[in-house]
Amino acid sequence: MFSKACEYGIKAAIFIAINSFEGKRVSPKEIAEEINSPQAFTAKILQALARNNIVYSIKGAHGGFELDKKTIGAIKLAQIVKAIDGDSIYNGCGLGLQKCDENHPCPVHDKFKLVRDELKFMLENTSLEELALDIKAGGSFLKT
Amino acid sequence: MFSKACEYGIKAAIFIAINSFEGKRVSPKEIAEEINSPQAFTAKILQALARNNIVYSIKGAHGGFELDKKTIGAIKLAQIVKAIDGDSIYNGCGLGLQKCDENHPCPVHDKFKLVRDELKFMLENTSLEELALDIKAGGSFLKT
DNA sequence: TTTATTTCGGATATTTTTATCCTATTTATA
DNA sequence: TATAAATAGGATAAAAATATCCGAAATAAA
Repeated sequence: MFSKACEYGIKAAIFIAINSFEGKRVSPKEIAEEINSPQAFTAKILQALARNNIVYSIKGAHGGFELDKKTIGAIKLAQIVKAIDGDSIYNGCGLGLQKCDENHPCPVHDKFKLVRDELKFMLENTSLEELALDIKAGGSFLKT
Repeated sequence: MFSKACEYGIKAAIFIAINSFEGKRVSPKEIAEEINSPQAFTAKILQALARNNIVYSIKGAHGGFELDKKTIGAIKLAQIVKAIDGDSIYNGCGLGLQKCDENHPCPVHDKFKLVRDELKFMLENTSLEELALDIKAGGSFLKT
């Protein structure tokens, strides 16, 4: 469904959110340990999230990654997925046709649209805040 | 969402179904042309479908791929997806956690389940027959 | 200003997916 | 039985995704 890069990106963002609520910055090393991902690869993904202004990176000593506590609730999964996997999940044809729309649909166009709309709704209506709070409350986990 | 191999597999199966309704066998060459896919790669996927008894392959002169006209209605997309991409789409965690269930869920477990169940329902309730008939009626297309 | 710490980003390596090529095997038919 | 037409399948290649490495740049603090 999502690429590995995207999975890591979502989990990393959630972990950064958790820590930002407590005013703490985190390093790629900590993040990778906490979400069980390869460190250098995760660092690349964090760069992409930073370039897209989804997370903030502070270089130099005592640096790290953080989020603005006040905007964590406004960040939706859709932004992260789009920043890393692009918008093929929204626009791409389920069977890979280059041109696939109402006027020239692939065989599963309508049926696939239902699924994709559900996914889209989920991504656009799920915030980092709720996911981070759920983890803090012990309701969900980032690894194992 | 699906791998290229799976996209080709679905489209190939639909094309074989269309032709089987007319009692015609088709070759990997014809199939690849009709679904706009690489021929040799498509042939590999057809082998996989044949091994899974989803399509029938007849070797030798006048051979080709065909389907039993009477069972085309019973073949669901789910079988094809499972034969090619396995069942990760059903069982895999949305964020890649090795262990992800009700007792140890990832942060998007419940939300993701809704999407996946919708996809699963769609795959399990869509037959090759209806897709093939829709194409014959000009309601959908296999390429471009 | 120097040093230690930390992200940035280019280069490279590995793995997986996608794609191609060629020969073997099967089969209908002349 | 010989031949032509087809799929089967192993070997290989190319491309994309995943992963690693290392020096450059930035920054806080001594």
